[in-house]
Amino acid sequence: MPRTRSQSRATLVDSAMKAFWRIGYHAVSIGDLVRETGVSRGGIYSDFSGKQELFHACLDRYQDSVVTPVFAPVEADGTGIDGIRGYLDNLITGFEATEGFGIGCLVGNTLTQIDPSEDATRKKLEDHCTRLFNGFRKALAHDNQANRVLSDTELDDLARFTMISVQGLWSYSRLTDDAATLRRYADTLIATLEQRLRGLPT
Amino acid sequence: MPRTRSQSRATLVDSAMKAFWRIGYHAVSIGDLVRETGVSRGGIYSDFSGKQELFHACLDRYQDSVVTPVFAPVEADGTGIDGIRGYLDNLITGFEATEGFGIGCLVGNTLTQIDPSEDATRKKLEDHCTRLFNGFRKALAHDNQANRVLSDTELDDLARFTMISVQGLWSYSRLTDDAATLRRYADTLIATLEQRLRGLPT
DNA sequence: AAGTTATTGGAACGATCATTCCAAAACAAG
DNA sequence: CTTGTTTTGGAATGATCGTTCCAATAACTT
Repeated sequence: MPRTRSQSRATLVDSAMKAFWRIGYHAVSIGDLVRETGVSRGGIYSDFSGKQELFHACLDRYQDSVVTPVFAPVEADGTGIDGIRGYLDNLITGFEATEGFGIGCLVGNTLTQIDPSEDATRKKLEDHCTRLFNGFRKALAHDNQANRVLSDTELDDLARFTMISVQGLWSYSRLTDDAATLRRYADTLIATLEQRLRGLPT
Repeated sequence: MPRTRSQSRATLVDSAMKAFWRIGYHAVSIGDLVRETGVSRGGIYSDFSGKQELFHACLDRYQDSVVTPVFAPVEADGTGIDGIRGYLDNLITGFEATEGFGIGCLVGNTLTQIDPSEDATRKKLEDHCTRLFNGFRKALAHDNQANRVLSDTELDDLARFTMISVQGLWSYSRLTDDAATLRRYADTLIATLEQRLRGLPT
């Protein structure tokens, strides 16, 4: 089914992003992208110099159209652990809406697929992780403000812990179709953060 | 440089495993494997029906030659959180010995690269996760025996939390060359487990 | 409507993929 | 050494890869 040009072009990166996300950078072919985006080879190569540049555009779009809508509440001023809880809840609710296994996180998936010497790609992944770290850091710092239980260094550690743990959650979501398992993981993580903000018993 | 037959065959799966591990299932070619294993195409296809069967053999070998040596202490009788701490410490020490970025965990990497409908492959990944879960579960239960702070369900949750968090750690190790960051993550995880076993303040 | 420009779909290309095949080399048995 | 069996290295194969190219078509201008 042919589409109009504006339709095709507007959804090119979106559809390509989903294909890269689900299938993986190396496993997805230009033929797959032509089929799934509805844009011809000529169209793709007139907008992007090649597969890698299109993929980079997809990584950027992933930030805007996937990460930001669900993570912005965590980054907002005045948000604490409740924001993190809501973030995880939203993600798992989204997982429940899909049939079967999850597709994880595009960034986390890409991490294990690219050669780390590809600096441009790796930088985009690092930026994503830094973004998550900063968001979590800010939210944790908000709830730490009252009692000052944690030092700055401890806040750093806990924020990085949260960021990396969430990556593990999305990795694992590709292996299970059971949302309850993911939810228990999220609950455990949130309980852990709350406990740390209350202070370690001596 | 030619090798004797027995040498080649003994190291075929080992070398192939490392190539799959570092480069990824789809990105590694038979030509790569020929070069890195020192076994010719004929040799590879006389022992294995194809790339996938060789890969499955690599996943099995990964369990025996990589996971078991470092994880058996966690699975041993009489081991508690100390075993988990030693396990993480060994892994990070190994990471420090390598130059530059890590290569993560073969299972975790594969998770994001295969189509979940490939049942045979997915089952091997599930088995790995179950193994880690059971090992962590047993170690946590050991330390829970004294005060019975956690219920069976809570032990399940904490063991799964540990398993998934460790997957996140290995995912992230592909993005950093700084062992200290990984070590802080491990310390935070261990502190979390110890705190949970001490009980949540009410 | 006619002429000009922009975009399309898909054929074509060289490279590389996983896999097959086989003559030559290495080995074992007498 | 001779014969028979295994194993080897790499050429050959068909499929598919990312990329290029262009005649045909759509869109825009006047």
